[in-house]
Amino acid sequence: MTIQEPVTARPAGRPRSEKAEKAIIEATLDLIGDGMGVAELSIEAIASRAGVGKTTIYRRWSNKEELVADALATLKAPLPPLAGVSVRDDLISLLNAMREDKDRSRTRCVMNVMMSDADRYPALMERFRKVAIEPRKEAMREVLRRGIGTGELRADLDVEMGMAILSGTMIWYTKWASGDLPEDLPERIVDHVLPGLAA
Amino acid sequence: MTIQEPVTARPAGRPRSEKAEKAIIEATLDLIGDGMGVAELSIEAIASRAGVGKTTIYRRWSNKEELVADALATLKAPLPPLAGVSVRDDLISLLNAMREDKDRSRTRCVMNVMMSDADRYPALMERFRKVAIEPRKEAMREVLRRGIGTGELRADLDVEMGMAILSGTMIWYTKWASGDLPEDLPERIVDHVLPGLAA
DNA sequence: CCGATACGCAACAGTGCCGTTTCGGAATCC
DNA sequence: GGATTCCGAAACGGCACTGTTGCGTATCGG
Repeated sequence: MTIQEPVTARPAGRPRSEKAEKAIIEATLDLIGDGMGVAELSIEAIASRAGVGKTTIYRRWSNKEELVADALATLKAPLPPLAGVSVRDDLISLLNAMREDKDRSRTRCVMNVMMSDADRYPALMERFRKVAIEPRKEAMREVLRRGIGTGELRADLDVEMGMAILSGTMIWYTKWASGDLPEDLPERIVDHVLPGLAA
Repeated sequence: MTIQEPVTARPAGRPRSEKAEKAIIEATLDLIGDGMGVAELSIEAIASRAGVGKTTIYRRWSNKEELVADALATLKAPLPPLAGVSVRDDLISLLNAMREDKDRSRTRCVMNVMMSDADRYPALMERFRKVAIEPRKEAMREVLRRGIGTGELRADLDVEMGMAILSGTMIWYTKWASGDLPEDLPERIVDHVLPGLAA
């Protein structure tokens, strides 16, 4: 009796097209990136944009929410490498990563979704938070903690508060500043905030 | 020849019901407050919720955008009275006003709309910005400017930056903190930020 | 009381999306 | 070659909303 290895076990018939799968996810992210809320996303629009039959979508995902969850999950967070020399430099690097993200319409509008649809799709957002948000928050926390350790920052610093101040300020500019963000904005933010957090 | 005063000149027939008008605007705000985006708002839903015929709506507003614009415009910004004693106290008052707004679902979700629909309804948002956002921003600017004058704050302080830091931090907590915001949050924010802005 | 207008209600055809099914063709395994 | 599964395209009935229209009623000025 030969036992078929379950990993290699291929179901007979034509295999699913990887290309179609990627096209569907790309189309989903494109539409979200164009300013669509999750509620307004239509499967038909996704299928049309992906050049794919609706059938092909329903064969893989049972509903819109699961598709969006998978799509968002593919947005990995490529954190910038941190020099680790000074707290100031590292914080500027982190904020600069946020600034550059603004130009990528996908990332920007994913933030919109996070803000406005978070209440309606809690499971979705929880998943996205784990994949994309938490790593960035943790990176900043780590920088702040290290700063406390080296004495660059106040020993009694509230790390969460420091993160809220820096990220919140950057997001404020991202959402409400007119036009592009100046290149030296992260530097200016850090230089206005850091004195309050320093030892 | 008696000239009818144009102010008193009443168009013949049954006058429009103020009650209906208020009910429509209330219903609109309620729906937005329940997490609806502008795009998903349906005239039918508004009419149904207001206990009003669709006709009555279309008789007053030619489309959804104008209705929403009028509805948002009714949200006046009741700024807190500022004691004017110290910069610290005034800033805490302003942030506390934002904190209390969070509980009012309307105000909270109006913020959602501001964030996510700003790109799609620029005229709408411009109008709302003037009515609700700018007065608050101006109030905070004024407090910071006065602080510079009294020497409480650095003479070279970037007022816009100071505003971005304080408001941005508060919004960060408003959007992403779990549960209610602690009562002393404004105080803690100001105490973490102010040392960096002080002389 | 009359004319005018607004009211709430119900119905209309038009549109878009839903999730499903059917179709001819293509890819892969046995 | 035959079985099987996936492909894209098209069409289905159903539902929700659109903006418009006509109905009978309510409320005003003259």
